[in-house]
Amino acid sequence: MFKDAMNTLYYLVGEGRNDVNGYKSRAIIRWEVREEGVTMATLSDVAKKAAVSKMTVSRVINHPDQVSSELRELVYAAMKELKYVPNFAARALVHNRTQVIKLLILEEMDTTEPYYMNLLNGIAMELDKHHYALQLVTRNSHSIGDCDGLIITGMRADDYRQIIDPMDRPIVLFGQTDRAYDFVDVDNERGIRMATEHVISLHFTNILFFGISLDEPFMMARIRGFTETVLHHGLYGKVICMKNSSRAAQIEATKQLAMLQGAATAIVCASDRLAIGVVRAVLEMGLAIPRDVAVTGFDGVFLDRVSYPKLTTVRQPVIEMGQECAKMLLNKIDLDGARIGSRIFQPVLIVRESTWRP
Amino acid sequence: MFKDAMNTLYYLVGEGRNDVNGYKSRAIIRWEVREEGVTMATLSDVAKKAAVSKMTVSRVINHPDQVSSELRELVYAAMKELKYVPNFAARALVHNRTQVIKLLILEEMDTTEPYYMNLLNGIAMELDKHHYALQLVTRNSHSIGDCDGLIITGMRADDYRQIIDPMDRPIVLFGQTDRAYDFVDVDNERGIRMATEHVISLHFTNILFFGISLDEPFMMARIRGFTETVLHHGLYGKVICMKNSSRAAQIEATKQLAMLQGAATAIVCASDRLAIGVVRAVLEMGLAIPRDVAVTGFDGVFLDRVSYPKLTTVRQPVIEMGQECAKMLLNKIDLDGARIGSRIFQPVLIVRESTWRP
DNA sequence: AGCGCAGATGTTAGCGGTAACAGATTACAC
DNA sequence: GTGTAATCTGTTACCGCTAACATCTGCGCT
Repeated sequence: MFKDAMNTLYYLVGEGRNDVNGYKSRAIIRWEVREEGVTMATLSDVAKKAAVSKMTVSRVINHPDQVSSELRELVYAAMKELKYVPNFAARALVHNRTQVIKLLILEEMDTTEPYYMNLLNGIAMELDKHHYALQLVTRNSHSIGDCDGLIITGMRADDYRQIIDPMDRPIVLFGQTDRAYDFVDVDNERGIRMATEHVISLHFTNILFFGISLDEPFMMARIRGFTETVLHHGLYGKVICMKNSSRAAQIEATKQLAMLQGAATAIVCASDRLAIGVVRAVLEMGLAIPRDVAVTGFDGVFLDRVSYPKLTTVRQPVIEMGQECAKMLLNKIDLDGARIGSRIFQPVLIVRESTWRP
Repeated sequence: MFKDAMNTLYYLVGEGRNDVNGYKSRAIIRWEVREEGVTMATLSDVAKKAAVSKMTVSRVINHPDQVSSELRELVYAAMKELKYVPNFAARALVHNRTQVIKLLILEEMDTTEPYYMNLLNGIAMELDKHHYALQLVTRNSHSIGDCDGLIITGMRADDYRQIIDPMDRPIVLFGQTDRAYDFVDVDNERGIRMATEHVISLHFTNILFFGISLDEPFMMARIRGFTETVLHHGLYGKVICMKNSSRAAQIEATKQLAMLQGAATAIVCASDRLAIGVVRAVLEMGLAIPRDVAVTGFDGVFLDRVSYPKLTTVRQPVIEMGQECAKMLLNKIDLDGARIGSRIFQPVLIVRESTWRP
């Protein structure tokens, strides 16, 4: 292989394999001219270089066990030398695939909310590895264009009949469900149990739970985690639900703490957003964190760290969960949409200033 | 068109166009059976239905002016009836395109940073419209796989020679540059000028600027915006640069405010992150915002709103800027990589509790 | 009539890959 | 030696679409 003055590469290629194993050689050498760097190597190029058919190269990529190790090595060498990269558009065309996965977000989403950012990131990273594109769709746009599968989040009871059940594509849900769908979620009950045990271990006896007023499985699980833990310790616990906003939590916390007249209190929150509102209320009332009031959040994505004092929180491995969604879905697609079971991640309690000072 | 008991659709299709304009008719009617909903309509299907060749349908899509209005309408009707959606993989294959755009982030990115989340969102939304996929790459991975073009952000002086100049694909930079590249940015100088003018109009006379210690055009512009405005009003202004972290800002603010011994002070920050640190310092010193100290941030993406008190900030239309990046790049690709000029967005001053109380 | 011409439409080939089949070679049993 | 299955490899056709070329039509001109 050498360059001429015109910066053109000359490749030596054989039209047949050279003498191997004593079989008759069918090698007829000829020269081929190729522009440098302008075009990417194709399967054909590799085939020529390795002196095999396109099909053999294709097989080396997709079913390597069907090819003799001898030719396989030849092909690998050729691919390496030509820096071969498969063309995914062509493969998609043959398989009648779109290489598009849709992420359908059914709840109202704040795109700036880091929780979703991380989920998205996890999904996108994983899809990318397999050369799938991610398309963000909503309640209104979900039927525009074709796709190979969907990840759906934020579904409410009504959505099953109207949107999810009629889908004729593989689906993975982000968020637990009692229906016959594969899903990925965190162990919500256990997460809140950990947070509640934590504040109990700090000797708080007045314990409140601030929940989100949604009749969804994940909230039910979190409430259950709280009530069962409190009961188990023979303590008094109060559950208050509100919309997931720091302002709502601030107002509610102010009210509840006033009623408790300064008695040491722990507030276990169902989200970091709520916890931030509680922190504000506490500081505004001139109480001390964590001496007078201990606060725990849930999610552990960004908000816990920008809070001051920093929040003790139940961290969900959101990025990893996103990746798992993608993996499961691609797997499902390969398996023609068969059920493959769900995956529940274990949350981690992160202890910080809002409950504990060294 | 009607269904039979097997839920199969029968379409009536003509093998030739019916008598038009008095030309001899070549219509031979026959029946065709088609499964419902299983396969998507292709260009061929549309061609058959409209009784024209595939090429005519293709032309209606890509060069409608080359087709007589008569046939065009026929084709449109057929496409509509069959709910035709073009197959982008096939088109990409013909045009030797990958339909992939890479977003190359050269600075260290905190994946949780909402700023990037929004940028990404804007880019992804726009690319999606044109059926392009977004691939996130870094300094290490930028050369993996092929793409049709790149959006690059966070570049430093060294990067041009090593990474950017050698690229043989169309590029749009996110962030201003003095080199011969197309870019998208916000008017940094004007943004800081607005913030500075604002605190001056509130009668602050001690004014500090907290910058980020990076020798990049955007920082230079922000510093310039500050110094020129302060000078213009014949005031004293001090510029302090540090790394972009709330903790650094908190430490620096504590030091500076102690030196000023409680004199009313305004601190103009080069990012919301810095501003949040300043707010913490002020509260911890027992000073009042905005009475004793006024604080302004920059970016206006999420952080300004989770701060308490909420930050006055210079908002960049980050999502829109992301969209513009994508639009410019796709345009450039169509134009075979020609220069197309840059786009500078105007920032907006959002006044909130950190400088002004009604 | 015969010519060139322009515009509308059809035909062909091929983008890069793979499934399905066909052909070649070997191994082994009888 | 022959039949037969197992294993490997090549050939063909096609996925959906479009560029380039070929064909056809009617028109105006000499």
